[in-house]
Amino acid sequence: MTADQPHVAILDDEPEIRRMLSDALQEAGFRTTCYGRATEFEAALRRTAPDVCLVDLGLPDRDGLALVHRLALESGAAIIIISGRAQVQDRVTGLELGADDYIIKPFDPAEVVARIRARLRKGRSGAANTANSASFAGWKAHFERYMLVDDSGRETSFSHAEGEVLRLFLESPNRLITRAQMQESLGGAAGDSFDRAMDVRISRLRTKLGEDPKNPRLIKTIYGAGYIFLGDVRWS
Amino acid sequence: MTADQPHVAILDDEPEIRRMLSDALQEAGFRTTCYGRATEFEAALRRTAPDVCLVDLGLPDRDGLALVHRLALESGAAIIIISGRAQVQDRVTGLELGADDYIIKPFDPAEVVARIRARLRKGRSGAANTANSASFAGWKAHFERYMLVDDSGRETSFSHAEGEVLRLFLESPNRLITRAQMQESLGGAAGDSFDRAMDVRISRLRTKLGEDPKNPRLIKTIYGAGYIFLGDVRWS
DNA sequence: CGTGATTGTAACGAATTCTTACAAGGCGCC
DNA sequence: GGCGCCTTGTAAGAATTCGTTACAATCACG
Repeated sequence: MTADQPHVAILDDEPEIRRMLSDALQEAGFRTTCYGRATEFEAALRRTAPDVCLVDLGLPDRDGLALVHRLALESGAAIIIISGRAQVQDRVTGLELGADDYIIKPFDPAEVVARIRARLRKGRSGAANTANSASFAGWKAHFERYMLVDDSGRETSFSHAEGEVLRLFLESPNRLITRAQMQESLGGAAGDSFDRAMDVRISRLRTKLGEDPKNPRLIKTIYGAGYIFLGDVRWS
Repeated sequence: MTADQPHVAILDDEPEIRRMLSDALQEAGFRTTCYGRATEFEAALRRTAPDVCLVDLGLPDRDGLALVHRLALESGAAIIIISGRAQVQDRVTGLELGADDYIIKPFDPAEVVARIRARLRKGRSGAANTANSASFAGWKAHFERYMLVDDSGRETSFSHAEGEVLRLFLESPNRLITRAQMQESLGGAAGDSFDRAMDVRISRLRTKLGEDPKNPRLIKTIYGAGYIFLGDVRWS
């Protein structure tokens, strides 16, 4: 989705392991960023959206599972747990909380690479979104016609800029989308004036969707973080 | 989207293993179909398209890896290899050939279920499958919607900061949570001023939960130590 | 009780976000 | 070209969130 080289974020408190993973992944053609603490990692997430997160559960400064859970809800990245805890129960809870894979220490870097590739493969194929209409919450959006159709059949048109935002939301519903991600996806220069434009786009989209400003049901804003689009979306 | 129940195809030559997997998966809410030979399985693929294929590599009538490769190219299903071959090299080639996961025998059915769920989660567009709502004491908290719903159905919204605190409480009810733990979990800098912010967050959360300040029933404060959240919590 | 430490909450203010109004630019049409 | 209509960005003021401060209430302990 993002650049040519997929971006892998590595979160582990042991420098040697970070190093080993980073080397293996870079050799395999990935871009990597390493973090030693959860707080550092979370701060970085506000600026960039990695494609894969490798998370060691045995962090000193944070409950790893809670972090995984939050990541699963808020980030679109594939989440791979690396852990020394080998019990089946540990693996099951890790996966249930939203991890996509669970690798046990000690591990072979080659397998980590293979598992990351497997995750990305799946993501890519799904991201090839050729569909151009989507149903959600009593609406159907037709992107080729720039039209929103009501449950009752009433039509409202939307502009190109509005469509870009709407498509971004509909492609990853029920997930936090940060302003940085929006700027990256829609071609906004990171200039400080563009975020205001984004606000206006969303505001206009909201009114077209008939949102109650006091109590928006579809597009929620997360103060200081971004937006989240709620609802079941079915592309066709 | 397919049906309500995802369909899992099981390909293994040992009847007991087929049986065990099938039972566990059906109990977990999946539809299953079992095959003992690759030819049989391939014939079935022409008629139905399962969501997940569990494939044992040790098949008598066919090279398992070749089958996996074909499946990966031709079918949209998630492919999970089950194998007695535990070498890293086996796993890597299995994954490189297109498998989405690789589970080693002997395995625990619970882990198979968890891994299948993890695969399906990513495929479905937007059906948020990780636990993100919790019931307690006549309330239900929906974290993705930032909403508290009363027993009688009345809704109250809560902010992101309030949600962080509430989630922390609901994730470990009936247990002391120290202020230090809170600061660690929520991204507060350990600065000395942050603890007052925490007080205010909790105060605001209490009023939203309709707590009597004189006699809080849900969020008890333990003087000099921290807080305890009381009640039965059921995540869903 | 009295004292100091801890906690609750109202009030203020900074940062962030929403909305409205206005201007610049594009496009068709006469 | 001149005119109107639509789109889109910018600016300005209102509204919201949330941390900080200040002060009141509460607790522990003598």
